[in-house]
Amino acid sequence: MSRPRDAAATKAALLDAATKLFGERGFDRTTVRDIASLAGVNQALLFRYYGSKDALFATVLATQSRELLEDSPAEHLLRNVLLRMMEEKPRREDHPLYAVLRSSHHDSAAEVVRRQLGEEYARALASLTDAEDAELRADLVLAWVVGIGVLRTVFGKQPLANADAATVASLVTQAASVLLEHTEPG
Amino acid sequence: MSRPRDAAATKAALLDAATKLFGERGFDRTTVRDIASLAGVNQALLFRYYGSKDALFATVLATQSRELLEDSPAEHLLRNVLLRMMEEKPRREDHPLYAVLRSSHHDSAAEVVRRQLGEEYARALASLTDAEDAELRADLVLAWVVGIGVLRTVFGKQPLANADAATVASLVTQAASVLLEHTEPG
DNA sequence: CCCCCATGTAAGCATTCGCTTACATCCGAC
DNA sequence: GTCGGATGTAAGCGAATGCTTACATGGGGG
Repeated sequence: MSRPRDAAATKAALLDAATKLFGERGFDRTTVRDIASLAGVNQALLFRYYGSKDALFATVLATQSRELLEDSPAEHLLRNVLLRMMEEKPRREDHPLYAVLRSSHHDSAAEVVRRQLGEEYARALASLTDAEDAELRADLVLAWVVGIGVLRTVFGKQPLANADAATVASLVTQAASVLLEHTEPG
Repeated sequence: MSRPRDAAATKAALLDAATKLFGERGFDRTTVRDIASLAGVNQALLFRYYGSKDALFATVLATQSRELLEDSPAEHLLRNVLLRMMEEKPRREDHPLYAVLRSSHHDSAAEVVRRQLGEEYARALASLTDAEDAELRADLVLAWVVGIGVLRTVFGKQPLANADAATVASLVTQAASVLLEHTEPG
């Protein structure tokens, strides 16, 4: 009993399985045996191709965060990220940010939030206002998105989990525009 | 070498240590040995007095959430909880909500968020507006508080961690009043 | 054809974890 | 005083975890 010999496919299967499981359960509650099993792969191959569970997790986060912000110009960033976070069914676990939000203790996760979201995203938002405390205001808006994601996906809060994506995006952008003293187009 | 024989003090020391460690590291990354060691107590006593690690965690959450909302009338709830979440130094880990936010997978944590915050808190907020989707709007405000807490404490985001509490509370209540179509007194 | 290395497998090692058990010791009731 | 339960201690058990090692095997290059 042996897999077809295709290293690339094996690596990809491991990454996909890890993405799904880290997103569902977080880092601590996902075992390398679970990942290998879901991927249909011997667990020794996980270490051959990724070195360690930590390194695999870092790869998952890097892949996800690269995908998250790549195609949103500053003015539509809030709305786009919100829509993206709302659009999936509540329990679709392989969504960007889920692994991060469910693995908050892990150094890699905290680093992604601080670096990727905390700098790039916040900078884009801060550029939308010229208020004195623009940075703080941008972080407050960022906090909102994170909080919505946490309540919806991690804690399964019902009104947010069932809400219409466009309605939420509209309400949030409306209130955020007060903070940013800025009216988003669209 | 033996502790003075005081069961109540031992129970309390275990609860204090557990509160601190669960808040700092979350449920998964806190071991019963760590708790007992910090409390200066033999770990077998943890099981004698609380039954299991899960039960101890549930006790911690129940104690914290009881304290959290006990003295805030509806109109000042948002501002009060915000101030309380902002008022501590960033790394003060035995603050209410921290254990919950750092242990999002645990059933007890999710239940506390849904029941305690998601019902009592959201209901109080929803009472402040008569908009059609009052419940959703209340949850959005709740999400904001949670997001601020997550970014500040779990991820250590700098602008939020250093911000002046009154400034944050003022900005948030200002934007939230747009959502709730309501002006908070004070 | 056959060699050899990339790929895959099976087994297990060392550690840590939650929890239990068996025993020592203190202190109040009588 | 002594007896018995409440309190504290030491040791370790069984399971799970991340990771390693030693071995099988298939398939492409010479």
